[in-house]
Amino acid sequence: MKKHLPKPAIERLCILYRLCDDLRARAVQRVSSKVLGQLLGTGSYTIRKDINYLGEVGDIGSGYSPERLYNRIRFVLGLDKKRSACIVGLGRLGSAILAYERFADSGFSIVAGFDSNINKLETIRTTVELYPAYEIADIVRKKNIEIGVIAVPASAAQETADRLIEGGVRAIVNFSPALFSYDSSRIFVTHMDIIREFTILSAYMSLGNKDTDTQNERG
Amino acid sequence: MKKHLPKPAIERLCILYRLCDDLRARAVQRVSSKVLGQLLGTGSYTIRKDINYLGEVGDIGSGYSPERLYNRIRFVLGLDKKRSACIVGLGRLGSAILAYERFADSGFSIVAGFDSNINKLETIRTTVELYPAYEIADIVRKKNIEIGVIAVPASAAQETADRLIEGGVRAIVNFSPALFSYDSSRIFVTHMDIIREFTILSAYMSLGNKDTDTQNERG
DNA sequence: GTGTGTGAAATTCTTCACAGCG
DNA sequence: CGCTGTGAAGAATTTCACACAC
Repeated sequence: MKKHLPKPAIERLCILYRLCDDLRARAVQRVSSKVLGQLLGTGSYTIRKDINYLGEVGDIGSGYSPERLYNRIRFVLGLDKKRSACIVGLGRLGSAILAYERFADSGFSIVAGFDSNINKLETIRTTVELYPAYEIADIVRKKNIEIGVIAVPASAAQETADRLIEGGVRAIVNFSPALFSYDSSRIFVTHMDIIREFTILSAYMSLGNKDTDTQNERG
Repeated sequence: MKKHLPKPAIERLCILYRLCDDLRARAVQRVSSKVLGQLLGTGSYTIRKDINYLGEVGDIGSGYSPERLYNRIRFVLGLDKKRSACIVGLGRLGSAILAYERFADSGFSIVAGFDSNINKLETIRTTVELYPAYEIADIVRKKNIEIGVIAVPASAAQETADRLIEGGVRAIVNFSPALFSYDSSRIFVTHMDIIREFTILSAYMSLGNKDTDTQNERG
């Protein structure tokens, strides 16, 4: 906590977090930075440095306890906090996200879905409460939703983001290809656009640039 | 071309590429690095540096032509090359990707879908050719597929990756939460896991770390 | 004056290397 | 000895600042 935690380290720690969850579920008692490095596709030093930002967690000479590491990451990164999310746009993708089973034990819960097409709200089978899009700001505020997922067409992305932010979300995951403006000192935004990723991969392929990733083995 | 193109620059250029496509479609004649910077959420100097890696493209004193910039990025990053892709796992998410309209004019085409459940292959309505999962390596090779999308459950991710790589893909987009091992000097891998993104955003929120993103305005 | 191109400075992140514990 | 914790070196990126073109 003391030293500044670099953004790349935060991201790697979030991946490590998931991995430790697996390892402890499989009752693994000890794991070394070397092995973790192979699993994530980085050097052991990166792992040690990252973990070191959390304060001491390992037992010198005999590696880390996945359980302890998991708890430590959870605590330092504040992942114990449950957060509510909503999905805007209930087309194929939005519905797929709504139905994604893995949310169940993720520490996140989807508490609302929105679509501007009122007919859709009645068609979709889900336990999540659905609302028309004009209620976004209201419901987000009322339910204290912190994360908004945008799964609307590009043309509606800016408007959707504005409503979500108006309601008070602190983070947005944008599945649309659109960029939108927002106050970056208040809101966190991540873009998940498969065509963007294809494009980047394609560029890497053309340029022969290796080492796209920070990962490896297992799950 | 000459100087090494940094990975972050490549990624920003891919985003810029899309943006320029929009701008030229809207018949915008000129745009300055300052405006582009606001649109992408970076400083104008970053934009200029990135573009500068492409060789001279701007007209000093009067900005860039979106059309020309688009073409230049396309050329230097090799984005004119059409590439084929396939999806493995035709559950909700896989089918949603299969049906994603935006692939049409993206320069990428989905030429095959795979699932281990043979019944699914008959149920899904699509113009894309579908095959049982055991044919992955074969079809990938036969159709010269360069990009594989993994949309299978975590437990099947490693096996799926192995088959794709065996068939000769050069890049993988992994939607499963699983990490898998591969030779990172030969294959490019990107992970798109919504829960991972939620986790990272949650950590940022807890740590109060600002500036997650490299984006802004429009689409 | 506006706006690009670009070397050089500043910063951030990664990798090394090694002391010291079990 | 294997393995962590960590300062210090090194590399990669970002930011600055200014010359020069329109």
